Amino acid sequence: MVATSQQNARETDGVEPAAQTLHVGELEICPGEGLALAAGQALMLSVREFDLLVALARQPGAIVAREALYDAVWGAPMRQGDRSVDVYISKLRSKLEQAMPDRRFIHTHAGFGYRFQPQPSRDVDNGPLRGR
Amino acid sequence: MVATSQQNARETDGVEPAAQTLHVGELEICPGEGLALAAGQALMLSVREFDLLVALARQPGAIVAREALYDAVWGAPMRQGDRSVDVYISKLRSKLEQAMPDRRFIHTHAGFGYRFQPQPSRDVDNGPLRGR
DNA sequence: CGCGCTGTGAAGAAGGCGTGAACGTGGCTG
DNA sequence: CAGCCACGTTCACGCCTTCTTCACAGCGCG
Repeated sequence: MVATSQQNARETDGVEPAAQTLHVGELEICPGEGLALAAGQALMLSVREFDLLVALARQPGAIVAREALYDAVWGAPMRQGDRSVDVYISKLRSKLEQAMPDRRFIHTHAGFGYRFQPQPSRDVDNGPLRGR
Repeated sequence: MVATSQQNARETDGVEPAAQTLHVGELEICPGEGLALAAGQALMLSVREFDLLVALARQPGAIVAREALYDAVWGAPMRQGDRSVDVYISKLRSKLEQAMPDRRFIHTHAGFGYRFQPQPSRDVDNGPLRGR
């Protein structure tokens, strides 16, 4: 599992070093190795899951559109109606939560995309629309 | 669907594209991303709420008529009697206040429209502007 | 006091999203 | 070579968010 990602060219990546170790919260990700550590514990991720995690973790706090994620992970433009990203977001969430039950990393912005951020201190997530 | 961008063909300079990050008070808005930060914290806004916020924040201090807001967000002329703008103003206020309790951003100018400005807690400066 | 304007909760409809499951494929093992 | 298994993709169902509209309440002014 998790052999590698498809584009490992860490040399000519322009602005940012692509294959550098990423630290987001208590997550540690080595894009070049396909290794992700959650609080020191290795996550068992498939290639798609890992690439998706990397694509998200590269821009912590930013909202990334499905199309952008698909393009980053699948390397092709997303066909309309394709739910692959959603499915893998779900799988990723599941494994992240399993490893770190009290943290939330992936936040949904309906109509926009997903945002990767470790545990917003005050979670404003849809407050006033919940209990009615 | 997710496009959400309104027609802002207002590039005064080649250097300043429309989708640049907006800063108004402690608010930070990225029109292209659907991301709005209140004091560094990400707001959970729907597409309509976000577009409305952008439409307002583009002209800080100016009174923007309902018709103009509707046109900017909905992309169509507002039908008479439509209260959609009011409803979403209310929702926006609610979320902004939840994130920044001590600030007021959206000010009502009865008979004219809404004004977006960080802190003038007193609207005394506009008292007798009623007749038409 | 009546009227126009605004704030806001609620209800119903529509659409987006979460997720289990089925299906197909390729690699590994015996 | 046959069987097993992990992975990726697609489908389908149901919940939840979002959008729209309605209704009622509060407020300032003539």
